[in-house]
Amino acid sequence: MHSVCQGVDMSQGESVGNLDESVGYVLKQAASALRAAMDVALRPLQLTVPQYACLELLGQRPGLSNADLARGAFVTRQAMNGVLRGLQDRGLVTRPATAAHGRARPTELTLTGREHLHAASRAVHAVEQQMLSPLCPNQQQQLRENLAACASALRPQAAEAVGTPIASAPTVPSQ
Amino acid sequence: MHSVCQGVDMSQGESVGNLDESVGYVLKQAASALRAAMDVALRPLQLTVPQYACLELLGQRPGLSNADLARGAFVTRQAMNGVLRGLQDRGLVTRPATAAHGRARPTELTLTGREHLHAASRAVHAVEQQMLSPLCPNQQQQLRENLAACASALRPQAAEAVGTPIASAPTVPSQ
DNA sequence: CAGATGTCAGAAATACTGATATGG
DNA sequence: CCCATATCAGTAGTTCTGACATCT
Repeated sequence: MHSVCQGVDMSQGESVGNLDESVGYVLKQAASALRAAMDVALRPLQLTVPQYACLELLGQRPGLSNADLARGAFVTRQAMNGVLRGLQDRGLVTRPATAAHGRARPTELTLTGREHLHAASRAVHAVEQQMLSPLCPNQQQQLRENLAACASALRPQAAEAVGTPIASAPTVPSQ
Repeated sequence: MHSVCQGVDMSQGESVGNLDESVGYVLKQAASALRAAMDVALRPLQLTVPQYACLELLGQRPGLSNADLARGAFVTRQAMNGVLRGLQDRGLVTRPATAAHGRARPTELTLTGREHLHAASRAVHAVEQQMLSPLCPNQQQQLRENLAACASALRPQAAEAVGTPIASAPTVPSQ
């Protein structure tokens, strides 16, 4: 009953637009709902979302380094290191004990890892389809393109727009 | 479908794979970029994102309870409790020492809190505008509507569609 | 030298998991 | 009885921050 949705007509005077009119808020809402849905979808497979992201990245781009995977999965290098250790202990990925030429140790999927990835990918894809179910294919593509444009607009260099001091904000837990 | 699909050109690591074709991935990208941008925009104001979300919610709907604020800000009740304590210590919000009728203690903004909110709101709005800058007003509305539809589609009840076991997934850190 | 990487370590905030008690 | 709320407590996983060494 205490739903966050109510008449919103307090004599508060503030012309404050509803939070639901803020693209940023609905963006957070959707991302949060997706994360929760992925959590429950991956739970039966004994995989966390970062673990799944790691497998998916490796499935599409074998040989990625720890730092690459961390950026791609939106976690820190330290967290990805823990993820990789866990996956390695379960025999889902392999890493050379010593770096070949640099310091990076390219990770790759094992056969078992590929199987897990396949199952997880199906589960996650089902969730994504459920999320997109109210949208027609055309709208889905628009959504994808618009989101990509928004992400790019926030990305790199420009950040001083309003006088906000910058400190290199790489989209993700940097370090 | 949607399998691992190794047909990706991997001549170099920088090339985009199928992940960028996933709406879920670009959604996470955008949300992550927005979060990072909000972090740097709010830092000069000595506010974290959950703190700002709390102020914004209270500005639009005074008297919300701790649980309401937690749901609205996408954090747990415990985390929101800490947020509220911090804001209360800084004199930005007030809470009755004892509950009036139930157990809920409705929180409200102080004058100082309202000032902080306005400044923060401007900063965050600037970030949001930067994010939406590549989109025309029409596209912005489409994006907002599509995101809202996606969030609703993931919400509560329907989840057994594909055989994925569920366990009540309330969009957000529940408890 | 600058830049990216892997690693280590401590501090802080948060989430997760139970448990308890109260109010509607 | 059932449900939501508020609170407490312990555990775990993550982030943040700084630092260091190695390799390109």
